[in-house]
Amino acid sequence: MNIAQHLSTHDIKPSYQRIKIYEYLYEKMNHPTVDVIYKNLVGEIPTLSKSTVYNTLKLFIDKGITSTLTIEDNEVRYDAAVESHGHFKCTSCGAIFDIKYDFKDVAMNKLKGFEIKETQVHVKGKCNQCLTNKN
Amino acid sequence: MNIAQHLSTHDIKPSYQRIKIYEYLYEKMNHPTVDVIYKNLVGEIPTLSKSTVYNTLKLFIDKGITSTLTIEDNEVRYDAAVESHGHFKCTSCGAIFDIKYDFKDVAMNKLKGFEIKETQVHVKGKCNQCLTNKN
DNA sequence: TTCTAAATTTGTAATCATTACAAAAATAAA
DNA sequence: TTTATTTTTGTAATGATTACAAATTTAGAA
Ligand SMILES: [Mn+2]
Ligand SMILES: [Mn+2]
Ligand SMILES: [Zn+2]
Ligand SMILES: [Zn+2]
Repeated sequence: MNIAQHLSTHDIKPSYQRIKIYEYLYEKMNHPTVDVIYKNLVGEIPTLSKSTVYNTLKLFIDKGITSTLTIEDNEVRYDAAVESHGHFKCTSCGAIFDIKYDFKDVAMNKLKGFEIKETQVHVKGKCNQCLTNKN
Repeated sequence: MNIAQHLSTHDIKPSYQRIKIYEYLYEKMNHPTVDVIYKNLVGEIPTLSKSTVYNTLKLFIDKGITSTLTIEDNEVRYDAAVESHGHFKCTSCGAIFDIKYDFKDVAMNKLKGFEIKETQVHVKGKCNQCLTNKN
């Protein structure tokens, strides 16, 4: 995918920093925090400011090409995937996995007559690999 | 329910502050933030410190009689209900409703072999009443 | 009851993530 | 090339939470 194109399509001027930040999100798909993004890019962009990371992510969210998840009370994570999907976080190794879910029979009875804009499903536990390795 | 008794049963010495804080959580069931709890109790307990609210909630969580939800990126809310249930927040009036959900067919296929410790379901939108009143 | 030790509460300072904001740099338009 | 606009940057301000030590309260021993 052409990232500059993608940004332009969504009304975002494709500056160098914006391209690099989106590229990181999109290629890693690792649900990073602001700090993780910053630390991973500052090597390649020595002048990068954390403000720019914050500004850029806010813009991406505003234009609908990035979503957030707060699976842990104290850290906001970012995701280039914007379709509705859930997340599993392994409390042992910290890895975050995307999970699909059907919202059809979930809670729908109670929400009759409500207008649903957004749903988040967060699951915590231990992943397959950590269980095998007894971490 | 006898709150002092309930705290004792869970290995928590029922001090005046602890009883009042739990009483607030349990009777209101309004998913308050620390600040909301503090502001609502400081009238009755003029010497109350926000530190005590933080300490007490941490203890409650540790002992398993309180849970947290972070439906909004920047505010942690507390809940005397500890059984697994989801939450709906109305973006118009701010009210938070408990919702039941079945986790059986949600995401289970993907999580085969994983050990699930905790799940959170957050839904945002407009509540029935706000839709009727066109808020 | 009085004394002493332990637990709890309190107030303040430190920390950390995020936001605000204005100056500097880069880009686009004239 | 000027000038205006946009973007980036650095720093200060804010706000929630945590750390920590002093003050207060509670409980137990004498
Ligand atoms: Mn994801
Ligand atoms: Mn609840
Ligand atoms: Zn793991
Ligand atoms: Zn409402």
